[in-house]
Amino acid sequence: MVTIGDVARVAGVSRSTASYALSGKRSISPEVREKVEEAVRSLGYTPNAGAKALATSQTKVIGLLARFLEDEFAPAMLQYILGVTNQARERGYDTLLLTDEDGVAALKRISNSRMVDGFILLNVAENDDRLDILRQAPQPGSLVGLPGDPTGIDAFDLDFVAAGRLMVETLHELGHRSLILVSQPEHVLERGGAYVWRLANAAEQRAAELGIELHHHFGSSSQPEIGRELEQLLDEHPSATGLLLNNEAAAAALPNVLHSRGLTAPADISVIGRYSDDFARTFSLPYSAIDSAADDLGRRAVERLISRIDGTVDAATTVVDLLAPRIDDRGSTAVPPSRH
Amino acid sequence: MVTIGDVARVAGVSRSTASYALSGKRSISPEVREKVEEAVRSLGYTPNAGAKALATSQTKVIGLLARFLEDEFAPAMLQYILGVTNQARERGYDTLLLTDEDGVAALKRISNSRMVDGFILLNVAENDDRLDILRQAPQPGSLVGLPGDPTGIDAFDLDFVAAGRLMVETLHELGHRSLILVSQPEHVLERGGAYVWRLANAAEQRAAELGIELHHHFGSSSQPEIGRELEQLLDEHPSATGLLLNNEAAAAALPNVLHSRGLTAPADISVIGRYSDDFARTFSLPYSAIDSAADDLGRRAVERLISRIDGTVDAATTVVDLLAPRIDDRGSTAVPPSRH
DNA sequence: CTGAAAGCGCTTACAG
DNA sequence: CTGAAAGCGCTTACAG
Repeated sequence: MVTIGDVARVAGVSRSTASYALSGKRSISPEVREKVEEAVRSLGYTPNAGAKALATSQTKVIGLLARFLEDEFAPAMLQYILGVTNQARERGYDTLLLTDEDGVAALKRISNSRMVDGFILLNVAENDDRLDILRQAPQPGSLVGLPGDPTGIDAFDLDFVAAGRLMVETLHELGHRSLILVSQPEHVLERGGAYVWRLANAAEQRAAELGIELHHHFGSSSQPEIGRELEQLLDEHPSATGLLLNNEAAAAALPNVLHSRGLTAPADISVIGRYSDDFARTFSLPYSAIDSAADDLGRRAVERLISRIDGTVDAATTVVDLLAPRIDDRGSTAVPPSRH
Repeated sequence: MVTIGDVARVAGVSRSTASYALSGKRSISPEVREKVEEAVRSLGYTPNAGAKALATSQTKVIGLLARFLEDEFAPAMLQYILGVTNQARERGYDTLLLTDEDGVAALKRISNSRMVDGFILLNVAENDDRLDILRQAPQPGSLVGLPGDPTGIDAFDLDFVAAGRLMVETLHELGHRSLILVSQPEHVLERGGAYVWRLANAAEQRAAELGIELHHHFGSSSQPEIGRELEQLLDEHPSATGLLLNNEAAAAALPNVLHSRGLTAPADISVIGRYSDDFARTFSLPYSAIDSAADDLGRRAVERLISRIDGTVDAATTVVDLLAPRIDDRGSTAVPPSRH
């Protein structure tokens, strides 16, 4: 392989000069710089990553800890992953993708071996056992998802409290007085998906403040169960004019359910979902929805992580960045139908 | 950080002895081995990956070159990625995920920097510009997807020729004599998705051999266009009793199309798709389909790659492994309805 | 503005 | 069965 020694020889300088010419860490005469650069081009030189890492203690790699949970809409994860890898690359970092079942072990292993400069944790749970390891690690980390205790670690998530309120307020303002909220299954919550109750609690509280009805239901995450549950909910609450969906499977099932009942949105019922724009496109869902902003969150987490790696950020100050929810209007909300 | 020097000191041996005790590359007295292992445990020692890579020229990392194309069903990619990362991990490798727009540049960069021991290329096109770079690279590679010229590189793919034949034969045997095949858009083909015509050509040829009708159509990859196209195809070919779908969007749109026409599968029309089992589950598609076997293909590619890295395989012999298609029976095929 | 040398943390011939 | 030493390819004080 071609080394910096080869470059130095071809350029007729010492290895240190070649190194400095490339890093720009000390001033180099233009002629020498040109000779070095020419040598690099002609030889096709690229620094050996391992040697560089050993010498600098910087790998220019970030570790991405994904966590694939049953009953979760796996494809959604891809958007987070792409946000992270693309932003990392733009900033000169590559991404080591860790999909180990045992996230704690993976974190320990990679951290100890100094394979990466920092970590991004995806799908962070309310009580995530990876956080303690991360706090001990010599490398910094950024979370995508808000844990119960984010002390000492930067965290990025959608503001699910604001999302719950926004959904209710939007329909209330249009005149709706009875709503149904379909959440993800309770076991998502049990294994740490606190965002589910954050949204639901906020929605219920806001509905109470506004003096309107909100029927909350934990739905299944699979077909055809969720379809049947939706049917049943609509049967049970005939006066409900608005449907809030914090459940991807429910959103995917709804078109058929409405169709079979001869209902259309928003003429007969208003609908607001909470899922990614990408999901909406894939399933061609015609419902207004609060975007998960997966790509954006992944990018923010990386941006902050790199600032921390670079030390361009106060080490003692940690941020919790909750993205304000925004409804992508697809025209599925309107004033409720007048009852005759 | 804790180094092998620390381990050696605590164990009361030399660094080389500590190293050999851990690698097992020469015989070590049981007592010494035990002392070293104890030191490793108490210190929580893990070798520095960069130093190890520098000394051994082995990184224990494989590079995964993903390629995200417009209009392709991105979530499907996740299954390949998971197959690769999981299999790699089982064999002691980590995975560097490369999502660079410019795959050629990424390949050069990573190869030259010696960050990985080998490459997996996903979504390989008929005329993939990454292949020449890979052939020059010092690291071996495995392809997922069959290019026009796989010379010198191991390739893994579903056997799309067999898949096309199988779809036609299956319905022919049930008594169908007029079929519709919906492929992915032509531009998928133009940018190198040769599997589209491989399947279509094989299906057409087999239909001709069997003396039955096959209407071939390149469908859109998005809603609601593909839904309208399906409507039109059914209108144009009222005598068709079988529908073959090599187009994910078409499969996702079909339930609504059939429903709106008052048709059910397989009573009125038989359907066979070609998409991943995961896709079927996500969209709860009730159609029998040839699985993409993404996970399996990813795993095979990794397995072969690692054998090549380890040199446990004849360096001069290259394989093209085409997975035999298999229909996951979801009950959407039957004898054609009798016409009165 | 440039060079010779030490050091990063490993592995592995070489010597005993 | 074990140890002292060289070397992997970089970077970066140190010295001029």
